[in-house]
Amino acid sequence: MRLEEAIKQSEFKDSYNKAIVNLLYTQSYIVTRQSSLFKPFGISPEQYNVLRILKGQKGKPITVSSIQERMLNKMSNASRLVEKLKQKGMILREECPTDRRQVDILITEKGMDVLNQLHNQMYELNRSLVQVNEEEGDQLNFLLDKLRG
Amino acid sequence: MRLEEAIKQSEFKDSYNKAIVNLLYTQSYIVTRQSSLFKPFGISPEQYNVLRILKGQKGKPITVSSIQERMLNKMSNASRLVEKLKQKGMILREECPTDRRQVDILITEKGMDVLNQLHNQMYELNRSLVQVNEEEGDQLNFLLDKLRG
DNA sequence: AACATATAAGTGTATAGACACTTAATGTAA
DNA sequence: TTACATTAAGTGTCTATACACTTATATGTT
Repeated sequence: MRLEEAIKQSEFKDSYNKAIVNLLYTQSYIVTRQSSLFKPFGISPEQYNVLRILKGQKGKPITVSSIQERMLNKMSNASRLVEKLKQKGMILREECPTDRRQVDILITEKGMDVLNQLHNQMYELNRSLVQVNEEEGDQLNFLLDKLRG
Repeated sequence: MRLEEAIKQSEFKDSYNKAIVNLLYTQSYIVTRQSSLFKPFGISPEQYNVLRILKGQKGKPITVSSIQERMLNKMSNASRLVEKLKQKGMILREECPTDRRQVDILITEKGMDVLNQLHNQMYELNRSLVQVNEEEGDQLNFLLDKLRG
């Protein structure tokens, strides 16, 4: 659906303003659809983001602030997200031996199991959510990177 | 900054998955920067969205559910956003004469004044946030619309 | 060592998103 | 008209964002 129909706005000042609105709308469109995939596992999109970061560590521990740096939303609260995941048994929190201010975070078997179960579903959903061909996908990535300067 | 550096992730499965991640990151990047503009006026990005929808009505009242339909995030709670704006004197809420279930919402002088004061700042910010030329802006809009199918 | 400064993690609080639910008014059909 | 379904708005509750703040530890300077 064209943006104009989706938000019932017929005109935009220019392509820059429209691009901003289009981006904000498209993000919400994507997150809404992804969320339904996470729900059966009792995790949120942000908690999924944390689990993915931990998986990317391939067993190496990572501190809370490093998780924060890697998050899609830099303003989210990694401390609290980590606490939620710990309560679900999906991560481990250990005192860092070299710096007692830091906390080492590791993904558990249970956390990995959730990611593995989600893997194929997420891949298929993302493919179905992005209705452009590979070349256009590359072009979109180029434009988004350029947009942010 | 390239996405890879922004979230310290070196590889993506394919351009589709990267495009999704890029979109989610870019949305957060934009909203974070826009929010600081709204802050002096005591409104949030979502409340700004509601005010813009009301301004677009050009004096014609609009119901809460019609506001909801026009919002960028379809899951946001227009009832509560309207209540917040009413408390600030930026909107009026009137019982609809033809259907007492509905509520007619109108923007006030004060609400219009906030939008007018924000107008130039928002335009400049959006221009500075979107570091692509006009042709690329059009291309981005085309790709986002196509992405959603 | 003593002090100030910086950093890591966590907390408090207001706002918003997600989603199920309630309440009141309207529409529809037996 | 009564009964049932639908719609509009609003509420309750959990989660997350935004942002200021606290606490504990580490570091750097004199």
